[in-house]
Amino acid sequence: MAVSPLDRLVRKLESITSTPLSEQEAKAVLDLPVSVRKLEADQDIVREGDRPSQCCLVVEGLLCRYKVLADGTRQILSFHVPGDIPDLQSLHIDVMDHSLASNFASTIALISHDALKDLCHAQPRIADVFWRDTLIDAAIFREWIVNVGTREAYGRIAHLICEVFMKLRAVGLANGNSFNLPLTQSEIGDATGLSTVHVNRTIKQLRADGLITLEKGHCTINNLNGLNEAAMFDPTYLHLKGTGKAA
Amino acid sequence: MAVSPLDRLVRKLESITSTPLSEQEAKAVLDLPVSVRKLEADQDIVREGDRPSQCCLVVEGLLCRYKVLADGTRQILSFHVPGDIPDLQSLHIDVMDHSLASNFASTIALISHDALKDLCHAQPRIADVFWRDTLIDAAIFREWIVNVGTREAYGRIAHLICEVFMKLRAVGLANGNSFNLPLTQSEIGDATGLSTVHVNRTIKQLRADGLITLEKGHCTINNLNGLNEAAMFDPTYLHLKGTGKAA
DNA sequence: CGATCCTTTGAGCGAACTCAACTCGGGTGG
DNA sequence: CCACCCGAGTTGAGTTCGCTCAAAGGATCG
Repeated sequence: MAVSPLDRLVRKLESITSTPLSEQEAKAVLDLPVSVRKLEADQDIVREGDRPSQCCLVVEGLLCRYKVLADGTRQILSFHVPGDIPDLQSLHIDVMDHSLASNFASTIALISHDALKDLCHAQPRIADVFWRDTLIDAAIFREWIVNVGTREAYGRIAHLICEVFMKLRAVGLANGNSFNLPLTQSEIGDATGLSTVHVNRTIKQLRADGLITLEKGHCTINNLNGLNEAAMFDPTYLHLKGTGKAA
Repeated sequence: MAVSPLDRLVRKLESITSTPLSEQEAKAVLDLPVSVRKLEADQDIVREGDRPSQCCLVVEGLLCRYKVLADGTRQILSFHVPGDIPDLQSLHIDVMDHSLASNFASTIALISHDALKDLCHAQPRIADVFWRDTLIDAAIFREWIVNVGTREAYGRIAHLICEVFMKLRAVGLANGNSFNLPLTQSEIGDATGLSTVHVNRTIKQLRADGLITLEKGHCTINNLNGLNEAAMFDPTYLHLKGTGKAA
């Protein structure tokens, strides 16, 4: 029962608006011309400095955006689950200031800027939803600043797990409190600004405290309240339809 | 020689696009109905949880966005100089997930969402520039993640100074290598995720190394190359017209 | 001219880092 | 089929960057 690439996108767009797409709008999205590509783990899709002429829709797997500093440190900036268009910003910002890569074997669908611009023109409400999507992106970045700026290791990792879980659940890719999290501890470190060793010790603690099970790319949240509390997690910033205060 | 509030906005918009605004576009911006307000230092403009019906244009002074965690820690998310519209995102995201406040005596101009939406409708290119502005915002957030996630205190503070300097210079508010930076060390700490004490010691070091002079709300960069290097500063992410690789 | 806020400095502490070694599982090739 | 390798996870030991607590100087202001 394979899901079509653009179904994922429709589902994602509907997860971030209060009113569902009209039939016409959904059709316009589903009619986008796409070119599907399979990726192995750790493949770059676009790199810092590139000027892409297409955007990348995640169909399956997990992508991340990252920057590498002069001294070689890597900072992961965001993770992207099916339905996301991580480089939608390239529609209006020509030069990439960061890179986009797969963390895991993934499927993506490439959509040309021209097609997306035509869609925005023809369906202004879709344009607004796209804009809104990039704004939610920004909200997530803000929360990541808070995460690395103020939380200590334990809460930082807990928060990352809460966020990915919520994002996956919003597009129907969580199975109860279980979901795929195909990240190495080193990648978690790059995302949270912690060393691999310290990530390891901290996860050990999270396990010992009965909050999560995390192994072989799969995560189960054993105590959601406890994890939320440890993370000081408030999902408002994700601006999901069903979550919190959004009308 | 007072500058009109909306002149600031026109100037800002032109600083982030390759092609200047047409006469008609500029006029449409200048015709926006605004309500000007003076603020003292440390006044909230909108708070987390609010649903604003207007946006805030910085005319003079300095604003910041911030979040306060359950445990009372404050994380500053961005600083905003004249010409910025820090809460432009509220056009498409109804609930504020953070607060906006003045760091210093400031002047703002409030513009209703309705007026901005009408403008976007009537002048699609302005809408695109607004979108672009929020995307640059997001790019700055990304760089802040890198800042607090990977740089140590010395580079972190250096980077903050480089960024504010570039932003002010882009709108003509730097005087050579000098500019107003009306921030307390505690605010710098909240922005960089450092304690006030450590900010103090680090600034002392930056001074001792001959990189900056920083006192009484005024900053002079004495060695721009040195500061850039200490900060590992690459201005690409600001996506300014005149800077770096943007065409 | 006390009150208050900001800055500065000292001293001790602790969270997270680095370096290093060992384990475990999955591949690959001799 | 086993030997080897490599990447990921785990654990130990010592170090360090930045924190907290504490207190003392300015500066500004009613």
